[in-house]
Amino acid sequence: MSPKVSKAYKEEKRAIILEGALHCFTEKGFQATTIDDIVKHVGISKGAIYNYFASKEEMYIQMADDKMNAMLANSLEHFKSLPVAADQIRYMYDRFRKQPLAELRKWMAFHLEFMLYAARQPHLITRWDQYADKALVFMQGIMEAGRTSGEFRPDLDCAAASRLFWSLRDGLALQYMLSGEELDYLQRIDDMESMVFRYIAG
Amino acid sequence: MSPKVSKAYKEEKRAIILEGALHCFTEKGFQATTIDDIVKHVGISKGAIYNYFASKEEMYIQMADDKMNAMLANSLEHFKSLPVAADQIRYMYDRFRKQPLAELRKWMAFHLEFMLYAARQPHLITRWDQYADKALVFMQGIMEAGRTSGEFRPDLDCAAASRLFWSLRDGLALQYMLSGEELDYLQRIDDMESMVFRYIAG
Amino acid sequence: MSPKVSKAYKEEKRAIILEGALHCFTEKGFQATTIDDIVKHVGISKGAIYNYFASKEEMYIQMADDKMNAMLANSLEHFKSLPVAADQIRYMYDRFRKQPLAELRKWMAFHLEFMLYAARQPHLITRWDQYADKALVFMQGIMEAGRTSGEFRPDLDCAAASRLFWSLRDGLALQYMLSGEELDYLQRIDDMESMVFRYIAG
Amino acid sequence: MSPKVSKAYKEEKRAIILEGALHCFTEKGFQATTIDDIVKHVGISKGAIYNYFASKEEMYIQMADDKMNAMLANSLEHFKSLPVAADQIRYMYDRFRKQPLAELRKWMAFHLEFMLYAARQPHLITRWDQYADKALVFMQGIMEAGRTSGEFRPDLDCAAASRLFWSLRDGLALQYMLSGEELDYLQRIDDMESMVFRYIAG
DNA sequence: CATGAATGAGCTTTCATTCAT
DNA sequence: TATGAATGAAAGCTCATTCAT
Repeated sequence: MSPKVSKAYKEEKRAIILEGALHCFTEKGFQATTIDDIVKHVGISKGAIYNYFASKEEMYIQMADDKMNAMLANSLEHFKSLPVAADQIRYMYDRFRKQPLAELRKWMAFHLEFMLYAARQPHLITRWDQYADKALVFMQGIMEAGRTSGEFRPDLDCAAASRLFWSLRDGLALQYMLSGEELDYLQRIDDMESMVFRYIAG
Repeated sequence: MSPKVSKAYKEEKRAIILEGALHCFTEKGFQATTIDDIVKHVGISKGAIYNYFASKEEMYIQMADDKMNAMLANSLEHFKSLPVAADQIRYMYDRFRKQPLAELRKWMAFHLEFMLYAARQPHLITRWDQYADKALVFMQGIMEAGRTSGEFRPDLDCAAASRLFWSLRDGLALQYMLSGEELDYLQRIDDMESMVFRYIAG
Repeated sequence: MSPKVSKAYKEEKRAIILEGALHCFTEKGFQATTIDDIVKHVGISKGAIYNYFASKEEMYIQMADDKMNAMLANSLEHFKSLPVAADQIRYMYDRFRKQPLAELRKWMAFHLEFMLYAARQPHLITRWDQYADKALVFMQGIMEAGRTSGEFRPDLDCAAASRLFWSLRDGLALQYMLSGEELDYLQRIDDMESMVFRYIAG
Repeated sequence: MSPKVSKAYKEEKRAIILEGALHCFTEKGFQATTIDDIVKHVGISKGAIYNYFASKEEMYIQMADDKMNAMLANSLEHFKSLPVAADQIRYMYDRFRKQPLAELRKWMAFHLEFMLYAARQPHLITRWDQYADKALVFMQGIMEAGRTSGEFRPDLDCAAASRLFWSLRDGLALQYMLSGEELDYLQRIDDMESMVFRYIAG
């Protein structure tokens, strides 16, 4: 009766487009990427894209959304088997360590560019703040659990520590983007990890 | 054979244009800034700009050049009255501290955007590396002087320390851009300063 | 050999689509109305529409056709019980009077827009003339009947009078569209009616 | 020192573009006319048009503006040598009579289409009302002058008469567009003129 | 040197129509 | 027949750059 096509099909196609678009955005940047670039890379027609996304900017936004949500969902999934807060934080660092550096570089470029872009589009500033908040609240939750369970020191300012955690991560990634030295990067993750634990430990 | 206008006149005009362009670039971003924006802000004609710069990109590049050179020149100027290496480094931190935060934010945005832009333009990658190198060598020179004079520890890896210095600075500024907390920023500069001195001290 | 669905079903569906399309056309205009607008308003699929009409333009044309035929059919129906020509003409005026002004405005917009559209599409000019002719002949028929029966003056130029009748009607509706004064409108219908009767009366 | 180009040059070019655009608009209609059509017809580059008009719609609006203003200016110019109000009104009719019918048809098409278009664009409704008002006030002024001078009857409702004047004109032009009979048209102008004078005469 | 009108390739987005399911 | 995802040719508009004056 219909090519009404399964919801899964649409979801998959949306993902394919997003993947292709992400490739282009990280390769050339958001502003420099044209719809034709994406179309060519995904192997789809120009019009089809607009069946899935209202605009080029919307693709960009949803990409950031997806990225954030995937990170949270993935983490929460693993946390089921990690009841100890400290282990949860260690898991986060493992993720950083295991992330292929080429990937990191791409994501970092995406992250920075989106930040710069969103900061200048009044209608996106709120959205950006929401992302930051989500990540912040997420880590804050872990730390509060650790404080309650007695793993971390009782006077820990969880909000501040959470902010610190992400700031360090961003600073680290930025340094990597700037210097490009891969060995250093891994060493610095270790340093950062120990620094954070020294800060929050009981 | 003599030029129609003095070299000084040209130089001054060039500076005026660059200043206006910088304002626009930091305000709206490089790609989003149009020549018309600059023209309007500088109060000059569109054609005139092309007497001073071959292209919009060229303005961007020269701006980064000037910024870097100004920083170095300004520092070297002050260093004449600061024979002690440690004082020279302290002077660098004072500059960070004194820089108005709004300014910093603009410069950071400019810095990041240019980095992202340059990283994607093959013909700019080399140039970008030159900037990084200039800054690196500059700080490395200070540290070597300090090591020679006995201020710093004799086994100091000056190249690594220099790299660390700038990475920390960038990480810090990025954190500020992300969090926007002004008080934290100043506190962190202090932390960073003491961290560096602990690392290099004899 | 037999159709899968009854002819009545198709006819009904066709009418439903046309009704929805008409709503859209009068609301937004022909060119500004998209197939999606119609689809949304009718609650049918995009493909289905093309089972009933070959193109958007075809819908427009058939709509004008239907409108004209409905007007004639409706009139002829009533005329069965109105053997006197003058009564038939009075009936036409009553229809004008009873038509809700909002409706009139919509129809007038549709009428004008179709006229403008048809006048510029070579393949529609003939068709438009046919409409005009149908209406003309219709009224001419009434008048000739009245002349034959002695109701109207024997030297009446029925063709000219018919043309006058419709021109006045259009002029009146246009005036209403322009001025928007509702009270005036009803008064002017009366004036127009008496004017016409004075012209055709014996 | 400059191709700053005389104001007259710009004004002239603007007029040339407008003229070409008008040609296209009357030929194909506003919505069906593309910028490329205009560009081709005027012999100018696409971008150049946007130095003179902010958008296609803006051209349309200014065209209506110009048309209205030209009519008023031209009339006022001639009225200097026509102190008698009745003569001024007669002059208006002469203008109708002298206007080439092909021209009239084009203008009428433009007039109707603009009306339909403006009526559906919320931001243009006000503007349209202003045009109507300008014309209304203009004619009302003439009539008031005639009433004051005793040419017209002292109890004349000048506002109503002015409205009547323009409605009749529009109705007449519409009839012409519909019927296309040229001889009739001229005859009807005479009828209309006498009808109006009978209405306003003392 | 200064001016700013002109250029036109290139951009994002729209939408009537098709066709595999 | 019904569906709606896919198509792709336009469309309106932008803007870095050029060049006649």
